[in-house]
Amino acid sequence: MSADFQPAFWAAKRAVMTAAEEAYSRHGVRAGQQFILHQLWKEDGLTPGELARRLELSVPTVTRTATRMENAGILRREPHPTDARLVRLRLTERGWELKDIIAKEAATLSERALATLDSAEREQFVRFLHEVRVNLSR
Amino acid sequence: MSADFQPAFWAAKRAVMTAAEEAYSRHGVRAGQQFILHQLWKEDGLTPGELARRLELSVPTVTRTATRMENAGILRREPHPTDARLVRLRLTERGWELKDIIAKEAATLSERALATLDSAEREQFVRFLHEVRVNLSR
DNA sequence: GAGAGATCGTTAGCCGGCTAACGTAAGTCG
DNA sequence: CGACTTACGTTAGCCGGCTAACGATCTCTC
Repeated sequence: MSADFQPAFWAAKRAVMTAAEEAYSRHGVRAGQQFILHQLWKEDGLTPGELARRLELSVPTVTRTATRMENAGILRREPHPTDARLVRLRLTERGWELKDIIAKEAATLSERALATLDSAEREQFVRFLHEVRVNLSR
Repeated sequence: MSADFQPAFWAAKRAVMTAAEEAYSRHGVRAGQQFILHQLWKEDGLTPGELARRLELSVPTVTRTATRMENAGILRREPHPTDARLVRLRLTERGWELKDIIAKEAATLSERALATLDSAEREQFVRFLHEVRVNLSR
């Protein structure tokens, strides 16, 4: 029944959020910071605006999260060599150290969340999530 | 692939949240208030603690949301007749008026989110969401 | 070259989730 | 009866999402 969709979704949302927070915060990384980290591990020195585009987040969300990560010693802000409007976010050594640690936590978390789903169901679930996002963005 | 699970989930989360906010806020109801409303429509006069238990939310989340709903004229606080520790949250006339309106918005929103899923897929999707919640709470 | 417009990042402030700490009221037990 | 414990709701403060408004810088056009 689609009447159950919203309660089920919100309950799952809170559960995933809480579990992610618990898994990552042990290492000084908060739940919302993992996606920024993933992008910077792939390409260090991205700007807040570019990160916001890639992650489909608002720019203020990225800048404030970046400030917290800066305070936590995970990254630092550097001026752009040619364009003074831009800010480059560059990982510190600590930021790079976290790569394997967070990847492992993420894998564990996903495995725990999807423990009762077989391979085909997991693929289908991810597809459903993607379709919901696409459906709502139109 | 379960590696895609977390990004897909978070993206869907933001999409649902944004769409819900857009749908409900037109009527002066914010996204997080709908579940409290549903409970009060079923049983008016519940306490914050009882609502928190039924919705699996923390008590402070409920009390603060209730304060906002009180300020918006949706409900009011009343003292409990026999236990002075308790607070009864009772819907105002406006709170009751919203019942049909919000129900319709919720149905429209769910239909839009799940538009590309057939009946069996929707059922499966809700089941997956429920399993994720259960898996993570253990 | 100078001014208008576009782009970028930050700040302020809202909502929704949480934990910790607090005060008050009820219940329990000596 | 009095003290301790328990239960309840609120407040304060954190994180993560958002929009609106701002200042600074670049770009484009005249």
